[in-house]
Amino acid sequence: MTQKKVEHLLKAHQLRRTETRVEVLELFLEKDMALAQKDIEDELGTIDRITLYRTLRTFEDKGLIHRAIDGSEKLRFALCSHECNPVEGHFDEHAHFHCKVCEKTYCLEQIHTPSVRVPKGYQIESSHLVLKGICEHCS
Amino acid sequence: MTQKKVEHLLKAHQLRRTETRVEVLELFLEKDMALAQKDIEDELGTIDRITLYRTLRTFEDKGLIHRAIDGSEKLRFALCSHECNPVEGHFDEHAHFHCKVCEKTYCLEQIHTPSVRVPKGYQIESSHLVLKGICEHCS
DNA sequence: ATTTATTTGCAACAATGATGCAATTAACTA
DNA sequence: TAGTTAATTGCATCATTGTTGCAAATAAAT
Repeated sequence: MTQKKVEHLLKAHQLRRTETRVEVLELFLEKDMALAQKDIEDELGTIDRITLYRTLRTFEDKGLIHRAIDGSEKLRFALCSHECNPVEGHFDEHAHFHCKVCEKTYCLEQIHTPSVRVPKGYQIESSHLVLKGICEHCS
Repeated sequence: MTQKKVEHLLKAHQLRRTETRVEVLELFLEKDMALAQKDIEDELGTIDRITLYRTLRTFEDKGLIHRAIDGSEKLRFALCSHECNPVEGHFDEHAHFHCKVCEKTYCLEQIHTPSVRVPKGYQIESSHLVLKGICEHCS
C-alpha cells in the first residue's frame, strides 16, 4: 500500500516516477520523522549524492516535503501534510522535537505553534516552535 | 564605555583580552543582533577564519554568547543576557525573528517562548520560538 | 624582564551546498 | 511497440563551512 501511496503522491505533484524518488518517498513514509540528507544516504546506501540533493529540492518545490526547523546544524526535511501546495506554500504549524541523544527530529503534530503578538513593524509569515531534550526512546 | 564593558565581560568570564576577542565582542555589543561567522568576517575584514571560529566556540563555552535558532541555514550567535553562565548553561527564553529579505536575525526579548504541555516520554530541556517574515526595515 | 599557559595562524582534511553538461530515461505519441 | 522529447541523472568541479594538530606568538603573572 505504500507503493500505491508513493505513486499517487508523485503523480499528484507532477513528478516522474524514478527509482530515487520512489525510494526516498518510501523512506519518508516509513520513518515518519524529519530526515537529513545524510540520514537518507545512510539508509539507502547506493544513492547518488547530487541526485538526492536535487530530489529533496524538487520535492520541496512541489510541496511534498518541507524543511523542519529543529535547531540542529543539519538541514532536515519532513513529509508535508496535505495542506501544503506549491502555490500557497508550506503549512508547518506543529512543533518539532530534537533529541540531543539520538539526534533525531520528530514532528509533534499535536503541538501547534502558538500565535504571538506581532511587534510593531514586523510582518510575521511563519512561526516555528522547536523543542529540545531527550526523546522517549533515549530517556 | 563599550571599551570598559568589553574588558569587564572578558575578565568576568576568565578570558584573556586579545585583539580578536575585543573586536568581536564590540561588534556584538554594537549590532545587538544575532551574527553568523560570515557576518563578522565581513565586518571585521582582516580577521582569521579559524581564530574567529574558535573565538565563537570559546565565547559560547564560557557563556558569553549563545546559538540563536532562527531557522536559517546559517549558525548564528547572540550575546547572552546575564543569566547565562557556564555552569547552569544558557537561558535563551525569547523569540528570534529572521527576516527573509535582509536575512538578519533579531532577538525579540519581549516575546518569551511559550511553555508547552510535555508529550509523554519526552523530556524537554529547552524550547525555542522562531518567527520568520519581514523586518521593520525591509517592509 | 622572565616564565608559562593560552591563543593564534597555518596546513590540511571532511562534509555540504551548488551548478554546468553530456548521457540516460520516463512518459507520451504515432 | 518503437520513436520522440523533455525531464532526470551522474559526473566533474568548485565554493563554503566545520574541524583538528601543531609550531609560533603573546597575555598575564612572577
